[in-house]
Amino acid sequence: MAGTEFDLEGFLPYLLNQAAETTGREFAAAYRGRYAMTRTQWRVMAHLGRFGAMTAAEICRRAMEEKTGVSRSVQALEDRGWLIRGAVAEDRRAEALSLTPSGREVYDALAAEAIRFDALLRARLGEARAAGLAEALTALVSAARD
Amino acid sequence: MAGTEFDLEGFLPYLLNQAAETTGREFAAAYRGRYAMTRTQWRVMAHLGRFGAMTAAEICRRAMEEKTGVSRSVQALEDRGWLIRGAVAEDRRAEALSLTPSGREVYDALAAEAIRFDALLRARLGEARAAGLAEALTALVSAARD
DNA sequence: GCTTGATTGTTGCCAATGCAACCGTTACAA
DNA sequence: TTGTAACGGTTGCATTGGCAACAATCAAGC
Repeated sequence: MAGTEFDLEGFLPYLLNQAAETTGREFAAAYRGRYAMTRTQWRVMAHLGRFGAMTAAEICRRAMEEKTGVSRSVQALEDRGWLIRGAVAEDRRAEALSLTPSGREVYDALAAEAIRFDALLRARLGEARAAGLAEALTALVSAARD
Repeated sequence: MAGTEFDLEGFLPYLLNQAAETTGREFAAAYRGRYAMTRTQWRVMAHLGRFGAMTAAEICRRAMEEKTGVSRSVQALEDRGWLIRGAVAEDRRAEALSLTPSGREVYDALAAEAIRFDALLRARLGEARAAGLAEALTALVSAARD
């Protein structure tokens, strides 16, 4: 056996997964139950609602999603009338995606839900620890982007 | 619009998912590539390797996995000769799962890999921030268990 | 202009996941 | 003892997700 024993409970990827899954599941009840929406669909809506019109490739880069999932989510959201595709002047391959008015209503409701849930999580941790957590997570993500 | 605008980039579940997915993917290369193993299979092995013989239900509780996934992982690991099922004296429904010698070899290799990867992540963050992160994640998980 | 390589988005296919229903066993209470 | 609920584990089925291959478009060099 090597010098150090493996400590599963302190293994960062394991802890990250556990935390992401528990909080994710808890929040998913908000959109799965009410709107029967996929995690990827919610992410697409969140990006469009938060940052305005954007192409699918741009969502992929920002949200770190597979283009397959984004493509299918866009299709589904369009079928529901929550999203429209527009042309991009400079590039005929790309599509400018944006929310319809009813899509925006859904986004607003979910964003309000998200704000509440985030506040709950931060209350559970205490504001100082929550801020440190967010900062460390951001650092992890950007460090891995190399 | 409500008093506060929704801040996607600071939304804890979003950050948690991003961090978990990037680090998870990075580490998954270690077991997917070398041993063609599923995330759930790796978790089952990790628990058995770390904590010794255990029933499937116990793994579910500790790892927060669905019993379906654990059941299929156990089957797959048994087929590969990395795991054996034993009887539990007091309960004829349950099975005591444990690693075979060759299963332990695989576990040892992966655990060493995990130790290296964890050290890399902690180096990226700095030890103080890493410790704070682990502590906050643990708190989040146990708070959600209510 | 033409060719080559990268990029945008879609589709087919297979692996992985989750839910619900199920069987056998156990615990417990009337 | 017998009936009922809970628990451990498996299986079927539908959904989700990712990879690879593809058509269309763009960009850059010759």
